[in-house]
Amino acid sequence: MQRKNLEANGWKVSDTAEFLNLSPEEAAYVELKLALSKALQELRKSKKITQVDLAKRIKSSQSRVAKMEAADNSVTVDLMLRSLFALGASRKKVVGMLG
Amino acid sequence: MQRKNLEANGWKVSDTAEFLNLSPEEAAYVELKLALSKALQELRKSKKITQVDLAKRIKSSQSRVAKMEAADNSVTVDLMLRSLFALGASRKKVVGMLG
DNA sequence: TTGAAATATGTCAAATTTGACATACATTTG
DNA sequence: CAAATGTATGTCAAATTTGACATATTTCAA
Repeated sequence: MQRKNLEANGWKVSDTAEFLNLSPEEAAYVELKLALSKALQELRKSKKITQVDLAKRIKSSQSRVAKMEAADNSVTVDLMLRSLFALGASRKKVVGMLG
Repeated sequence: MQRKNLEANGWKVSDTAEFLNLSPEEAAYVELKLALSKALQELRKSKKITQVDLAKRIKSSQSRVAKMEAADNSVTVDLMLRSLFALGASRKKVVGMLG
């Protein structure tokens, strides 16, 4: 069940940490990953590029790109960062998107 | 051979990208990793903690911590981020160290 | 609508990363 | 100087992540 659904059903889910009741450090990591996934999707869309196109650029697959943008736990921050850089984002921009 | 040695021998190595002649996106990724490794070592030392101690905190091993701080290519950004958070760094602090 | 393009989700063998260990090297302390 | 403590480096089986694929679902223009 997704957060959206929960909220639609009347739940109030403030943040991911509380939702999954993670330790503070696990929470910080997960939230950073979430920020990266959003940044990735935003940047890709802003460039009018499809998941298939991005996949080709990074020599991966559409499904993996989808998982990155969904912050799936089978995906590493490394791959997300590489993707952002492959989309032409500078270090400053990436840091800014996380800031 | 390390950069230090090269420089001691008279080479001028300006940055990692040039040194390893990486593509811009590979370079950005490697340099981010380098920044993380430095941040990790600095934070650990500032807390007067040994590699062994940090290893225990993150349920890893001294050798892996050493490799993180050396930005070894057998280590992921994920592990480095988890380590920074385990040392009590906030997201803001981590981002700041990268900025 | 309807069909095509884009995205999501599940699975899996192959590739990479992991903690653990041994051991070499470095630094500090007595 | 030792010896003790801390760090570096190499190796490996086990664990995780990977790209690829199939297929389901969503989005959107005709």
